[in-house]
Amino acid sequence: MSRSTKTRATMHDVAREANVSIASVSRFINGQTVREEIEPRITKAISALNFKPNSAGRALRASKTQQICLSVPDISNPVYQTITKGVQNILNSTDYRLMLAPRNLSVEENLALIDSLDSNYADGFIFLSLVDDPRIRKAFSKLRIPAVVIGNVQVHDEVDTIKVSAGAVELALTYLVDKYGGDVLFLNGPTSTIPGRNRAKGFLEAMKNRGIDGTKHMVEAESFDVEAGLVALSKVKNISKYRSIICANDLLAAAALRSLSTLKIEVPNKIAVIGIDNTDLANVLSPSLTSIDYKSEYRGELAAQFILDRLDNPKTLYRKVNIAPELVERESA
Amino acid sequence: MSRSTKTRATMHDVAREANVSIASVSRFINGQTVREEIEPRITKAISALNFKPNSAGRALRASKTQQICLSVPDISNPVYQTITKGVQNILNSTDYRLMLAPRNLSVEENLALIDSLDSNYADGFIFLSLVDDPRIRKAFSKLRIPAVVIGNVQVHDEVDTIKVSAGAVELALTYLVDKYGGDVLFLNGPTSTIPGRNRAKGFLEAMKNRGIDGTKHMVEAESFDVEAGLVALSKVKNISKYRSIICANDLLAAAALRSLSTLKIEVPNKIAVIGIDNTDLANVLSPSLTSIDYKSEYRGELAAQFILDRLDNPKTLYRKVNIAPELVERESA
DNA sequence: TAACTTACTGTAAACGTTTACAGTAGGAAG
DNA sequence: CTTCCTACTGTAAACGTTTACAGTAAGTTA
Repeated sequence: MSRSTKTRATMHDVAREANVSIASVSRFINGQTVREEIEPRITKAISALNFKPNSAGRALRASKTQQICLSVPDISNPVYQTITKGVQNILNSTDYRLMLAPRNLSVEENLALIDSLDSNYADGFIFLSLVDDPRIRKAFSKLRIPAVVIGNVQVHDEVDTIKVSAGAVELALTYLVDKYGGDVLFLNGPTSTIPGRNRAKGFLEAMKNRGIDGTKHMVEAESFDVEAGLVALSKVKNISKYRSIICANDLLAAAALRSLSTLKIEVPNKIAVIGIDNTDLANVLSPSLTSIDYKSEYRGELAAQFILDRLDNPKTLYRKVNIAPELVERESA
Repeated sequence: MSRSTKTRATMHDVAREANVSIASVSRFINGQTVREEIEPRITKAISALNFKPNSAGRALRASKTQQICLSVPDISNPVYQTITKGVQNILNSTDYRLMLAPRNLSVEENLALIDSLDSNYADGFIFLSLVDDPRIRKAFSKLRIPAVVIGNVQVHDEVDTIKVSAGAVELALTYLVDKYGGDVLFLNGPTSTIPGRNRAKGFLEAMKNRGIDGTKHMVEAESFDVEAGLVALSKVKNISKYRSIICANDLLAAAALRSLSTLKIEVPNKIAVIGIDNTDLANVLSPSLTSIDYKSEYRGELAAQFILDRLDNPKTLYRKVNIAPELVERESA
């Protein structure tokens, strides 16, 4: 009685109860074959004592924690939620657990996190950073566990990487110009971030190819969220001269839809809007949002799978995947 | 070179390098006072060897993992994202790590999770379940680590709980009836879930108090998401006879906004819409969503704080908190 | 001076697993 | 019969910490 207040049963207890050695118990639990006769004895003892192997003991001895650490900049952002979900999808069918790293926006936060991984609490690391820095690159290269990088942050070569190709803005622009003509505004996020930089570059180049100086048709929000998007748009004078708006992510697109709704400008009849990321948000907004899909959930799944593959076989060749943007048409454009 | 291929430095190495005992190193690291003279020697040795304490060793010996397990039904839902963020807010300033449990919708998934906690991989558990079941209750009561329950799932008394009071629907109804009159539709989620059940009850009672049979003005979506909301609303005949819609969460409210937008019914001029949860979504939608706030981020923070308090002092009295609903007015009503 | 206290120190024993190793029983092969 | 192999077994030594305990040096008190 009141076994639950006593200390937990250990493998020793199981071994004694089943009248076998502790080694046999361990082997049985880990799926190795044991004498047919003793199997039921062990099974019985395990359930009688309600034995569960102790993670710490196992981790210490085997140097395996069965944990994967996922780092995303900010869990408030739908695109990172979607990636997290993808990672979860894969890990859930394994016996790996998911560790969600702290918010990870600044270089310092990234460095602290990467540093902490040296404490051996995770077997693998899925890394996703908005910021780039030589110090991050250096710290990252000293990591002792396999890692997968999602996104275009620059690190050493011995990692699997899942990048997104650059063409999102170009794709959106082509679509909009074809459909509505050349009066396009680009609502970007901060160019201090990697995607902000890349998307600015993409827009300016694509505009240049059409003989237009894009700098005059680009506005930069202070962060990738609705609030900042509203502020940025409020600074655009005479917004109705534009026929369409490309937004650097779906949250900024939501801001655009709200601004336009407030101004009683119909979408897409007067101004069309395109987002980037194709998050759950796209189906939630009204009008529903046409968005450039970078397959976030799939990227999360891929990242988790890459880590699992490498843990399973460290000799796996490093994989460098590029996800091509794909336009998903909905009501807003 | 290739330090990374060598084995990690242990406390023994640090002790040898600093010419002190391993016990002193341990004590120094854990903040106990050591002879003033040896402090710098240890500090120096630690950084020279780049020593980081091994989590597994520490966990095994001290029976503390420094991990908190958070279980939410489904990370796709904004309200759980917000709660997760709240938990993160608090844990980030401690040395506890956040473990995100797998998706947790069915009774079986809940049981498996609770069971797994016996493997000693977490020091505390934050539990949030949509479903209720005697088996869950029983498994939960056998838990060996402190737990906090968010929500109205029924468990034994020796836990801190953070419930939401029942008045959300009543609050919304009063507001809407006052402002727009009594033609109110309630778009509920599945009544197989705890919030679905509670909100149905709340609506029917509140309507009854006004002398109306609410059953005729209630429609149930198959789950708490946009897709299901659209389906459910499409079954409502002659929707325009209503003057307002209460939705059981913000995602269903998003569905309502989309339906109405498709039907060219103006919000709030023709039909007003109120959501429940007041998630980030409320500020993303257009028109922005009037919603009943249950302070999700705060509930997450509170839960994390409760766990930390109890880990710090197991004798802390069990706290039972009720979060009162509060109406946050925006454009949609 | 001796006796006591204070403030630290090092030794060594855990914590609960996994696993190298040596051993054994039983069958097959000669 | 012996020898060899196969298939399993148990013993005991790790893994890297924390911590009870006993010990010691210095300071305080009488």
